[in-house]
Amino acid sequence: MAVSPTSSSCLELSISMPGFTSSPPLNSSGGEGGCTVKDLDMNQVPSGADEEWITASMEDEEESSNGGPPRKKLRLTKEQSRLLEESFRQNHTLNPKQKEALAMQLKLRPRQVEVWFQNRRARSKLKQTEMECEYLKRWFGSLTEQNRRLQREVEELRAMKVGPPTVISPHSCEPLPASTLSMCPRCERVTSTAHDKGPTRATTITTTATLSAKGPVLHSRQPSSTAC
DNA sequence: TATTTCCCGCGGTTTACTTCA
DNA sequence: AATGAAGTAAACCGCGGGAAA
Repeated sequence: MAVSPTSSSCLELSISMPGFTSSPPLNSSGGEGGCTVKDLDMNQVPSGADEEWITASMEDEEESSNGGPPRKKLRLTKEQSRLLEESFRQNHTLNPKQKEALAMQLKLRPRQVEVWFQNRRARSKLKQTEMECEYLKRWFGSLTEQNRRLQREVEELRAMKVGPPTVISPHSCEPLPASTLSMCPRCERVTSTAHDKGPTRATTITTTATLSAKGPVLHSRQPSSTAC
């Protein structure tokens, strides 16, 4: 079975600004084109000297990584997230040169870019796994339903059984047991052929279950005289 | 060819922070 | 307004695989 869900997962990154939820916006241009509270970010320094602030935060992080004060968590700006997402769409992994360039462009350390890509891949994989899980659940549900229906059909066919032969093969025109259900090797249809009280009127019941990219699709029971 | 070293990705986990009831 | 639970994402850790020496 080939499960190939669409992998166009685009996870949204939330940008938040701790400590500013109840304070007035730092940037007073809160209207259109301006910066809402949600647009603001920890990386943004109130005074506007954000490069220095980021540099300082990097130093803090490096210090915290070797036993210093507890690490502070960097929050990426919207623009940083956008660029990272963009490059992730192009490539899910980065070579050292790309990583360096992207880090430079984003004013982040290469390690941060690397970590972001790792986490992004993990999120992507998680989402895909969830989709596959959903897909399999639906498939299981429809198979169960199909199974139930086929069981009913078997019962019906058995009930119709008057005396042998009651079922005629559409291919060989040979008599078959009423309970015979077979899978057509060509079109992969589950078919059962019932003889409707008498050798001249044969009703062929065809039930098919196929899988599409969107999920399992069940074709409903349809009488047909030309199965396969 | 076998061993060692280095690098990288991954799975799992921790932690800082946000959101919501 | 305060608070705790749940959720999210950045960062870390340890391990294994592949490539180069």
